[in-house]
Amino acid sequence: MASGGFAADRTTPAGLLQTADRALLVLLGFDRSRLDWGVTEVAEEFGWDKSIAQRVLATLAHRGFLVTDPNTRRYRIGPAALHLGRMWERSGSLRMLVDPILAELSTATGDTSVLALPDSFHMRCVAAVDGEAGPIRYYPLVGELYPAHAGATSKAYYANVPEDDRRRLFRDRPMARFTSRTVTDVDELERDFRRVRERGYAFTVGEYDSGVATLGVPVFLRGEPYGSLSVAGSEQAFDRPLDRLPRLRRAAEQVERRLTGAAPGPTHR
Amino acid sequence: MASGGFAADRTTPAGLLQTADRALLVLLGFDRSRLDWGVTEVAEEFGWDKSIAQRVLATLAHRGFLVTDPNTRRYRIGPAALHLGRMWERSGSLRMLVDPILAELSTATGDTSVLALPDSFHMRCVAAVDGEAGPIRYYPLVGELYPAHAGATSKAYYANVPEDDRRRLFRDRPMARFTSRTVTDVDELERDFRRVRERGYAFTVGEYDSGVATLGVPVFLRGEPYGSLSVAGSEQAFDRPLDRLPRLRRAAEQVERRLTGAAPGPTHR
DNA sequence: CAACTCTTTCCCGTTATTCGCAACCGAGGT
DNA sequence: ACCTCGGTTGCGAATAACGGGAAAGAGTTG
Repeated sequence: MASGGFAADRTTPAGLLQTADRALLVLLGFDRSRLDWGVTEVAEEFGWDKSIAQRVLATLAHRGFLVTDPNTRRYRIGPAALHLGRMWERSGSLRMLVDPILAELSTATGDTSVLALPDSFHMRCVAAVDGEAGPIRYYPLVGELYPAHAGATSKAYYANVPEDDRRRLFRDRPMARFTSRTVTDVDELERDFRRVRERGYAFTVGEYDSGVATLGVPVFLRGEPYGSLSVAGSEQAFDRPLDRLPRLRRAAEQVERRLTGAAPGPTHR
Repeated sequence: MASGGFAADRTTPAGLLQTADRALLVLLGFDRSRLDWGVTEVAEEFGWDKSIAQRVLATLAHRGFLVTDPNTRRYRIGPAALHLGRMWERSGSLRMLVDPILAELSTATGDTSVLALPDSFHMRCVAAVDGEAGPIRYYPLVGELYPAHAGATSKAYYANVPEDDRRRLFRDRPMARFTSRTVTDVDELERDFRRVRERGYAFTVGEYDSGVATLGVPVFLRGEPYGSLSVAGSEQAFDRPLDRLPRLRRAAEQVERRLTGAAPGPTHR
């Protein structure tokens, strides 16, 4: 099945440029299930004449968005995609897209909301909204790094990376102890990860900051773990942590939708 | 100055689609120096009518390649760029583009050539060509991880990341000792990095595998460190390591050119 | 609160670009 | 040598894009 994201509707709305739109549609057609395309394949897939497909592909290749293997004459994603990916990271668009979601989550729960992405064996906070209690710290939350082995923010993500990769990552890694509740044993940690993965959420109390409770869920992108969304507050406020889970899940799905362009519709997974 | 990469020539060659090409040109216009654009700015920059710029931007936004802040009405890179970036990583295009360069380097020097990219406090070999001595190992080189603190492959890269980031990365990190020559002291390592950065290359002997000498240079992408290119061989073969430096440098520049689309022209930096 | 400016968006006749058919090519296979 | 399959090229017809201008918002100033 083709990606149901930004490429869901293949018709170009009035007032937009059909030819440009087709090129973008082709670009989005490069998916995990289709890493390379040939001219005829594109023509058939989109119902175009071969000559159209040929010209679209050639144009994309001309600007480096695709590269063509001269032998097989098939097209793959090109280095311009690398540039775009790097630009995305520093564009600040992510915050722009998710800040409203985090804000709604924070006002609804009263907690601090955090969206975090993996970054060299840590989780980096890339967006955050303070809870009603207000910020307790004097540094901005965005940009902060959390260790991979402590706290629900990290656990919600790392629990969902393939076990082999995780084992390799955590092997021979010293686990710093931050509080008395920090888990520093590899095997115990792995058991934690299993549990988190089965349940679909992570809940930790004082593993990184004592007195702070955190509830986290993974954020997936096209089936792959991408980051985690979490809410944190004082230990006392989280006496019934699972009450927050539905809201948190819904917010995570909204984030996923914003990033994949999936049409806002009935919830599914 | 505009990016002199894939967007160097703003005219569309015959046989290609002008409208699609314009959209791609706009996408490439989102640069480190220009994170967001308005309709009028695009029109002026490219010498188009405002209505054209408006339609191009709207089309790009429609497919998620751009997002628009409803308040400022300015456009930024959108989540489709995130998707493209991830696709690039798994497309295998990188190997396709650099393998010929590595092959030429290996036949010229007789060494094993390796292109490596940083990956969670390691360097990951993403492309490699064995030297004339042939492979000594029984596992594929591509995919292998090198620790950040040992060997020229890692040092050539990490020497060029900003000092603050590097210090943060290396702090509280235990340095495994692989051979008697592995540098495990943070301060000594930092001195190494300084020297490597000043000289523009790293040369190590037996820091990771004893008996193996490695010469590495950084690979930059639009002024930022991206990875490293290195040649490795037996310690005896590297009695005059600097003889290889010009070839290695030239190969690194070729890699950079393939990835940025800079026109093959006179060397500059 | 109204007038002004700046920018974006919409509209529509004209024109240049794209379409799509068909022929051509080149590589592999029979 | 022939056939088949996928890719490329040429060209007239049709259509999608262009671009001038008008209208609509948003923000600012008097």
